[in-house]
Amino acid sequence: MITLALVDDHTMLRKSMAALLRLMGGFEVIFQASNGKELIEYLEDQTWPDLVLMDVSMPVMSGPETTRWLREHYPELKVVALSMVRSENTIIRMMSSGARAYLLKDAEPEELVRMLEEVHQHGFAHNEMVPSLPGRTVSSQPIQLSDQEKVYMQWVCSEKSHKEIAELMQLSPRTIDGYRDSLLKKLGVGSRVGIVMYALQHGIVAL
Amino acid sequence: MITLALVDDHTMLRKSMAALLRLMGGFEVIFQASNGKELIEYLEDQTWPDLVLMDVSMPVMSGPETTRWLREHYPELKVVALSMVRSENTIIRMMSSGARAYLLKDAEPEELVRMLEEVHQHGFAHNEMVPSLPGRTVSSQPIQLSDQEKVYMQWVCSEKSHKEIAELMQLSPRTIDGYRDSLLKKLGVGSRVGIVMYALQHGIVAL
DNA sequence: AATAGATTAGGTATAAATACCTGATTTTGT
DNA sequence: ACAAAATCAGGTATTTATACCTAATCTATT
Repeated sequence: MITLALVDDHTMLRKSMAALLRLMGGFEVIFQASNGKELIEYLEDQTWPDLVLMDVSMPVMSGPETTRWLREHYPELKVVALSMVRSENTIIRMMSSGARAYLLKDAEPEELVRMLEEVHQHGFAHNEMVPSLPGRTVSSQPIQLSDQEKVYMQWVCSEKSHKEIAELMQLSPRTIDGYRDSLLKKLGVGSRVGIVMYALQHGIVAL
Repeated sequence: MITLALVDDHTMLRKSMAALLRLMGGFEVIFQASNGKELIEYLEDQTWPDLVLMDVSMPVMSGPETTRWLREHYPELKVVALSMVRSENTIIRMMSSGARAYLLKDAEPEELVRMLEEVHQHGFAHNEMVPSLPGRTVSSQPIQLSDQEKVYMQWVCSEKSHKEIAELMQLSPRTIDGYRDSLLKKLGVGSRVGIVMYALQHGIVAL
């Protein structure tokens, strides 16, 4: 019997998958969390699961963020990424953060079971998504965003102009410009739309 | 025993919810589809389910689109919307397309069961999401987008400028400006970011 | 053949976003 | 207490985006 923790912000998916894994047999979901922070708090004084099935985009603490934290503090704990998107960027981010495998929410339950068993036995799993990333050197250090930059990202996904954002954040429009300049550089994108897409794809801002 | 059809593009969620509903008892999932078109094709020569649990954003044929088609052709068939987003716009679009209830993927399984039973019995269900829409007259006719506008929407979610988009679409930059102007008006948004958010929230462009 | 509607595209003016500077103040680590 | 780093904000120039015109061309319908 393999024990699992499920981490995903959609209650319905989480509880459903727990039901599915129960029916398929061989797995026991011993904990569910709706974001990374809840998982970390749980791990402090409870028995660990064999595997963590982790969503990518979640509020409060995202998948990559949480996976990196786990690699730092509990390196033996095995994380399997569960994601909606095929985006190469997302795959790289999860895998370079320490995930052992990357599974799509599009996948069949049989694929899920196969992958969980494989990771449990060997510590990693072969799958089609991951090796499609060639020699590209992965920028393994995560992008660090300041609190203000995160607040700005929330507004940048709205129709508000920088002047309006400045009023809302009680700062000079120039400062807001500065946040944009800094994010364009940090995220490696070329326009406000690029920031918006980054924020959404990485779960920093909810759709 | 209430029979159900599940329509959602994420296999994992679909099959998991089928497992969940089986465990909770009282429901039988007799058909699953990954988009509206599959459901419609199925209905042509099969027995109907009591209820359809329908995702909003799906490829090929979306939730609102499918729900409208069902209201036209099989008005007795009851649709319950299942969505990731709280966006007022999305709620309005599903409900005015003929959905009997609107449920979040964040909800608890108990809430799901309650709502399914209620819709099955009374044809509608009370929930907190929907009545939060006051007197606002709902523009019940869906927003019609031309093919070119849809192509443009794909590019507008990238970092490309209108000059670049014009080259890609083999048209004058002025024409691209025209698409933007038209979409800003049609969608009722005020900037390019507004168009991006609309496209993503409505599944016109994939994240 | 005439009308309506959609598509494409030009003109012009203003507002917003981007790029790359600079420096003052505040926080943080040691 | 000191140095390093982050935060906030001003200057300036260029590029994009937005708003609101007009009009030629094509298509479908009556």
